[in-house]
Amino acid sequence: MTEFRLFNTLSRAVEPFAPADGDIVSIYSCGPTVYNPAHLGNFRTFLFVDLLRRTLQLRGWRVNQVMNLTDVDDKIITRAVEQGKRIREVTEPVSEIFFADRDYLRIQPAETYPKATDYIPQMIALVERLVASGTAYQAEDGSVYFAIGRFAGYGRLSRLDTREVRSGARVAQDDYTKENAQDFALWKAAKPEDEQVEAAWDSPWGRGRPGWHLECSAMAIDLLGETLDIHAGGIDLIFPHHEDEIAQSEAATGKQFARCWCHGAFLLLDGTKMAKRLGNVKTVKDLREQRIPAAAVRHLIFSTHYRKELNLSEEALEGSIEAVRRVGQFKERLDDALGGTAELGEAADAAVAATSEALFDDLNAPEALAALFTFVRRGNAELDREGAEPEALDRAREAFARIDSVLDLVPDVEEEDPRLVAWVEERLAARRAARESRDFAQSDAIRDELKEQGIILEDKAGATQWRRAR
RNA sequence: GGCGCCGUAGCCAAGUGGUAAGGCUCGGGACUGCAAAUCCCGCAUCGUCGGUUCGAUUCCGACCGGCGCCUCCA
Repeated sequence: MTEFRLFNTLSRAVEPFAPADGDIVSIYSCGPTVYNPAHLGNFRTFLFVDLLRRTLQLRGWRVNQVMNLTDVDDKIITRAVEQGKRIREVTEPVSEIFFADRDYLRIQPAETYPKATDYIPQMIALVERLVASGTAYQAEDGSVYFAIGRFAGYGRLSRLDTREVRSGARVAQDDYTKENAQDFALWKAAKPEDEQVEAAWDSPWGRGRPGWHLECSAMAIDLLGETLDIHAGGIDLIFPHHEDEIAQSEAATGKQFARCWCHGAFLLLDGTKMAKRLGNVKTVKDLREQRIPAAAVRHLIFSTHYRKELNLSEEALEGSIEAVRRVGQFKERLDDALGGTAELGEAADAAVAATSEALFDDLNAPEALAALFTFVRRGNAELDREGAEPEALDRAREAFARIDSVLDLVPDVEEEDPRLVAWVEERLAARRAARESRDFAQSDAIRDELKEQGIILEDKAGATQWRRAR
């Protein structure tokens, strides 16, 4: 079996990876803050984690993945105050959209989606451990902070020990109660608006709410144990989020928090980071309105290595739509074929070997795609020869299924308006009649008529198939 | 200011110290009544300038260009 290798942000190197217990890989991946529907930048990261978990499964391991839903934070509270709602009334509908978008993109569900607000007791317990060990303190403002100066390893993940804080007024004015400007809040003292939107809980330090970093540590430890195999997220989370998670978790448990840290690069739109505050976001809803197949989105995301920035462009997306159309057609031909050739079997074996090797080498999906398309081209050529070996055909079908179990690139058949279908069928019947009487002028006129309505015909051996042009 | 990433054909994008995978587009051909689909053929010397080397796109340095983190952030 090929060695499985992953880039570990801790070492900044590609390293051999295997789960600690030998069978199940525990993964914690940072999920969405549910105040607004996630955009494609967020989903690039979620698709990267999807690629990771599917590849781990291809390798033969089982996966136990936890993805949190952050359902209490500043932005949610602000939104709730604006709309005169309780935070639940903001977060629940947005969570539903998240799950629907996830399903549309065929992202395999994680095993657990804990909500931060369901883990308040675990978070309080974690803070108590930190206060008891002397790494956390309650400040004058009532909030509890983590003292980074009392945790030796602080900065290891982000290499913060080698950086310095930019000169100038970066430190907020209200930070005067902290020991160190970079100490981060574990537990935030409640403000009146927090109470108003039901975002405050009782604690040993008074009414308050959890800090953002705290929720991930508490839920990860509760659901997956004190040491995770993999902790994944977007590259922007390295600092401070993941750095702080490491600090509070390891200060509390005395154990390594995550064995491997994996971070995905950004999705750019028009050359700049896609971000809500910049206004240059695209959402899954936008894609669906443009009739972009989910498979094409997957293809586009996987066509760039996960650690490299990806610039979303209309042209690239069109290319992916076409690429994925070919994949779907190849799958169809495999399904319909009656036999194969020896060379088809060979192409299938080569494809499985090449895609596995690529994926097991730090999730090199672009290279896996190259191998897939080599299989598609060679496979189509062999299918053109109409071989009669059922065993070779079976091998090809299995190979395709195995590769596609990770990439999942076969586009869905679109549902069409029944009225359109009826009209097309009527025109096709007329065209068939014309062709049977060898009236090709009439036949071509009908085809042009259909083409004007965006319908493309393919005369196959048995019947004429049609599809929508883009 | 500190830390870091990227720059490969019209577009997207792998990769290697020994003369560049794959996809889209484009051109030519086969197949087809004609198309479509499919297949075949063709299409780059790897940002610039130096250096190391028998040999660099791949290593080192400088420069130019683009981007990110350092503050909420996938």
